Amino acid sequence: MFEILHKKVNETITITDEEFAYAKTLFVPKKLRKKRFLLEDGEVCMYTTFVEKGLLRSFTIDDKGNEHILQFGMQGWWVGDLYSFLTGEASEYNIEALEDSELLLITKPSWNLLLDEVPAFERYFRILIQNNLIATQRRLMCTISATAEERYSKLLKDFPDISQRVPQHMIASYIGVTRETLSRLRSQMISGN
Amino acid sequence: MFEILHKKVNETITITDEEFAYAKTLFVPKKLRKKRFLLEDGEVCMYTTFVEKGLLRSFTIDDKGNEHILQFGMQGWWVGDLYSFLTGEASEYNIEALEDSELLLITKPSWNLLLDEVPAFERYFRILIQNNLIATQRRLMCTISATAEERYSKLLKDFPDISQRVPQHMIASYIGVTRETLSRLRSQMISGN
DNA sequence: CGCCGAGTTGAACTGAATCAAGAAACGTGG
DNA sequence: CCACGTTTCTTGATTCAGTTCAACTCGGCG
Repeated sequence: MFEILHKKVNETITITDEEFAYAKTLFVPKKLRKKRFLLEDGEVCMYTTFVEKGLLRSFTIDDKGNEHILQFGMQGWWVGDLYSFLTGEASEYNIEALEDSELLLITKPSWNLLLDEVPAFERYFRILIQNNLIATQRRLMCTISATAEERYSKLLKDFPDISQRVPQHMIASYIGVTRETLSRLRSQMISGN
Repeated sequence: MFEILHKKVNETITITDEEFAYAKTLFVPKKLRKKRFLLEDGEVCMYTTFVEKGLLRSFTIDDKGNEHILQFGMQGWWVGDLYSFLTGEASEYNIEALEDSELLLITKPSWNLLLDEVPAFERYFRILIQNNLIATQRRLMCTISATAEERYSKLLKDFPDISQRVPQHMIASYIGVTRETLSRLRSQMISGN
């Protein structure tokens, strides 16, 4: 159950087996079936979550009922609403399993314990968040400056398997267009390339 | 010269005077005049930089010659291209002073030293980057889902003084519209509100 | 078998970009 | 202190990318 987390952590920092064994005691394993929710908007996000297996999405729903996807959480990634987790305020995000998933949850008290007791984990999370920030900044700049087609091409390049694993309308709400527009883009790209 | 940094660090973590005194030895103070560049695209970002005083912008220029602003760096903020700084690859960003500024630069070796020698700084940067990630995610979701007018209103709410300090066309390239569109938006908002 | 969600396609519409021109504000040098 | 060019901002006309609304197809599943 902890294989992927162990692998990911070891790729980033050096820790002893004892330290990782200690970390293991702080996580709660959880299986989540497809279409089930890890978090619904209005709730407080009580956990930050590592995806051992499966696929999730975190998204908001606007006043017109449209969904906007912040993130797909695949194997080896973390999901959760950081702001709600840290402040205890209600979340505006929903987190839903797109495939049957195996998760490792950690509560805020346990997380704080982990950071205090094992400084290497402080570094692990710093680097993790750092990489996430870089990726999010890239996506933001792309969203500001590129056309729908460019954003779609970039997504396919960054996550080649995503279009097989998730429905097209979710890809549309990730890149910030309607499903109709994405559909037209795809047919153009097939005929024109 | 280190007042603001000291204040900001103390707001986030607890460190001893010796630790901060040590940190001070690792920074290089630098004054940067208005319109001068701290980083130009194509260069490697050699420093991550704290703004003691003044105002900077980091931005890219696309193939059509349009500017896209990632960030305004004001007093108490950090600026730099994290990706280039960490990997040593050429940066795509430009960083320019919008006002005469006083900066504290730290090189990668010094930064690593700081993180290794003073674990509290590892935490400081983790929290700093965490907050930055939350803000960037918010801005991304806003860019995906909101209209130009909503994004402009949000900017004014988040940074009330920005529209006095920077030219309108830069605000336009921050929210991802042309200066003409922003100009029309502003005249609408004045007449209609 | 019938229904429902997912995807496609068409037509009309709209928010924002582009192109173009002029007005106002600014800094710099004489 | 004024004259100059430069940058910034505005306004209008036109174009275009992407939305909206609507109808239809396809595949899966109860």
